[in-house]
Amino acid sequence: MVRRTKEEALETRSRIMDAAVDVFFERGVANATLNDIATRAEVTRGAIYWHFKNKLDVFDALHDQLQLSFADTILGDLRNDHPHPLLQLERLCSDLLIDLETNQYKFKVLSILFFKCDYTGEMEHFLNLQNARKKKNTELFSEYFTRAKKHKHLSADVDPTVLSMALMAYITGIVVDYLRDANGIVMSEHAPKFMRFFFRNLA
Amino acid sequence: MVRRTKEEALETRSRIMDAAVDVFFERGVANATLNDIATRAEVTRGAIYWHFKNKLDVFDALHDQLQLSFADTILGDLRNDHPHPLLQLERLCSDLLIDLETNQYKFKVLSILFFKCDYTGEMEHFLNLQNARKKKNTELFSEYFTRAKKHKHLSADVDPTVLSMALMAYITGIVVDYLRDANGIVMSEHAPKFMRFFFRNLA
DNA sequence: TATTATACATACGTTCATGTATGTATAATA
DNA sequence: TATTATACATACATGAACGTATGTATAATA
Repeated sequence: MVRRTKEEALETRSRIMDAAVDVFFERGVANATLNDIATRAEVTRGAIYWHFKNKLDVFDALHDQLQLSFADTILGDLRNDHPHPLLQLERLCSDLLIDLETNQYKFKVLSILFFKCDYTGEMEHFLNLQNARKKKNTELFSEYFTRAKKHKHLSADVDPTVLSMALMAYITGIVVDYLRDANGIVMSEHAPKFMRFFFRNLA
Repeated sequence: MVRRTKEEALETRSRIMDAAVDVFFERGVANATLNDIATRAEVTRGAIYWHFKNKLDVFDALHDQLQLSFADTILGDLRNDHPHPLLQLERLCSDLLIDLETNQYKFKVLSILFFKCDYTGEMEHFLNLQNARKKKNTELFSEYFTRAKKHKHLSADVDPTVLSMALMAYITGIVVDYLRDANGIVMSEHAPKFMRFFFRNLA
């Protein structure tokens, strides 16, 4: 029994979170035991209860992390004032999808969110968070279309809001279908096709 | 303690399944207790263990029921040899989406499948079933596009398979987004718009 | 350097759902 | 009509996960 330094404690915390991703992915959030996570992280349950209130608190930390990362990507992209916003958005969406193929971490966390947890009881709260994020991200999408209108790349009678909602749903569906059967398609091949198909006739 | 007739037994069975839908929806599949379901169905756990092997077996029954209902709707629609297959498919998809607004049962069961259960362990099996169904349904969609090509309503260079996958993803996304926040949109208004948007430029 | 708070590990009691075993009244069947 | 299988209800035992309480060695701090 050694007392750790603050640095070591932070490392322990992130080891627990990493372990949680693996355990949640394999056993599901509801079925995952704190002992499972502790074992995987090579600590005891005591360590988890020190860093987190309970299992939900661990999940909350993971949830936060991912949600922020997504919005940041879009915001970062928006700062780039591209001459052709539609192509820019098409590229962004395509890249986001393809990222799932290489980024094993995002793949796992998104799999957890969509297929490895049930949003009931105290978990229901996270659906609200996801909805709020979705609304914000949809508004960010909308910005691309508004810019496109200024460039006369998009006819004026198109409602950017509805269009953004449609695009968001489209991406959600592609992600869900991909997560459910990752061997079904090769994302790096299909994502550009899917996106091309959506943006083709917006001009 | 009375012995029931065969009819009464079947009614008990379906009462258990109906109760399971409510309990799964409220508590989640993993968290739902057989006692919860029994209480809701006004029987004891004994009754459930008589009709089903365990909780998974109850879920399996619900899963089957929904999956079949979906494919049947499409197959039934395909039997109608519509002169304009694209419009026919557009209408079908729109109707399927709008149905979620009125059909409380489908809404609940789909909510369970997407947001109230985790597909790990023995539940993972159901993802394979869903994938298989999705493939079949995608092939059915493909049939509409093939017919459209014969009618010269669809340019020959479009790949019906990829197009079907895109449509399937689109619908999946719309459903998921709707289930997550049913108050976010009015499906009877938005579904036709979403679908119009997809089919607009296929001609 | 003495003290205190930290970063865990260990131990304990409680709850709770599960599966099974058993009981039982009565449809069904012959 | 006697028998048997059915359609459950009831009772029991087991185990597992949780939260908490407590122990403890050592960074951190003054």
